Amino acid sequence: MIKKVLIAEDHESINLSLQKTFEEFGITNPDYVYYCDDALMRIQKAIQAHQSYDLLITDLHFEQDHREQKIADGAALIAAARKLQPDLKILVFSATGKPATIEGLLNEQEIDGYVCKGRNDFKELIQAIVQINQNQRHFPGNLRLSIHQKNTYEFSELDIIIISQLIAGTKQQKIPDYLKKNQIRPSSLSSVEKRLNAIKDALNFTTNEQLIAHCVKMGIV
Amino acid sequence: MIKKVLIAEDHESINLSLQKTFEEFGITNPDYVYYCDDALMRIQKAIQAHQSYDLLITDLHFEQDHREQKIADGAALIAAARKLQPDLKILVFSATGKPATIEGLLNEQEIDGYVCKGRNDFKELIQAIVQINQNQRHFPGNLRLSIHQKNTYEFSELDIIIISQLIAGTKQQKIPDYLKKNQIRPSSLSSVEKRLNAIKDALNFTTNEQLIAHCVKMGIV
DNA sequence: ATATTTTTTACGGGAACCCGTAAACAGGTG
DNA sequence: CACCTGTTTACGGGTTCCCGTAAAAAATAT
Repeated sequence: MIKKVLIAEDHESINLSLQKTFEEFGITNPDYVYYCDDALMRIQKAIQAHQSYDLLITDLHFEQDHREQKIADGAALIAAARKLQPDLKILVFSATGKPATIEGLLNEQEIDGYVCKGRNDFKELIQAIVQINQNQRHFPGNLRLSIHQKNTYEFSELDIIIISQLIAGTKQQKIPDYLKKNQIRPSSLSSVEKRLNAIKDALNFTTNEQLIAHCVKMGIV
Repeated sequence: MIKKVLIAEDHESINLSLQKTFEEFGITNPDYVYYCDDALMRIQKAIQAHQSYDLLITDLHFEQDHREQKIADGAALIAAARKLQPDLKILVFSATGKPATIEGLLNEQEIDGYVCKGRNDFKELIQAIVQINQNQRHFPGNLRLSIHQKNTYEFSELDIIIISQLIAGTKQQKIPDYLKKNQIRPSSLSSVEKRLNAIKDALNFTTNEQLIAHCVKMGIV
């Protein structure tokens, strides 16, 4: 039975909304934090006091501000929390509906649920909590569909660096220099070309211009 | 004095949050909708009933679902609302902090405020409403910076066609063919090159990739 | 109609990019 | 160690792009 809940969400408006609704429901007595570091500290303290949390509800993306954080985003928080308390139930409540991200969390961290922020997010959130309470897992139905949907490509760290360099105006030939200077491997021109070709191929593009437009439009960079 | 408020926001969690907080404050008696079309209809009916709204709070991005909508996003809603009721105060509450988008709304639609969804969004939202109530406008501080750096280049019809073609994936060499087919002049390859060089020169760019990124980011295409 | 200016086009050499191939370099496995 | 496998590099020829120059065409003026 879920009794003790912790909510990590940086958007004040959403956080307040969760607070009010939970209090209204009166089901649990949840705690709310705006930073990942605070969330982890709470989890740790709760364990020490032998009053560990039953459920963590967290966003994935956290805006960074003046307060320096050791844990930058929800994924890192989840990993850290799992380490401290393996039996903690985790429900992700996020807007970034990238299927690859969700699947990664599902498989690697074995999260118990995912709810996408959107039109009916609140009803779904409640439903998810009910399901998790019954030791079930909750995921959006479109997950399977969207996994197979075309024009989806999971950009690697390197991909984003290369594309960012292109956007910054560095010529393709000079990118190896940049990579070597920053100790990034692979760093050869052939590798850069290979990477760009692979991406373009995966997305059915033929020119760099198309790729750049897509990435900017999709907010990948 | 702001008395009658309409809120258009598709995220249920945020919408609920706004509802609860406004009711708590007891300042106004706001209406809430989840779709742009509903928002416009409410505005129209309110005018007909001689009880027009004083303030519209709206998101920019609306997720599309089964319900087919004539108005797809916040920008279109704002334009339509302004047409119906020019004196309506408009406050944008959105997460897409693209300076170009905000500036466009500011200049063309003369919106009265913009609040970015984030860590302290709710306090800022309240502050914005107070300011608008005093016939002031409210914008985030970082906007000023981005206004000053505005790269002034007037894109011609031809420029936009060329850039659009690049984004569509047509090679630079094939663009003359396209231009001739559509009876656009000048149509030679040299002219296309000249145009692109002139633009890049004016904006201090060196590569096509930079230019494409800029145009997409600024919403020119 | 002729000259002048501006714009458009044509062309060519050099730089950058695309693409396939082959060699060098890892990381496992018997 | 030799072997296989997969990845990263190095290289070369063919294409596309960049850039300057000069001819051709169009617009304007004399």
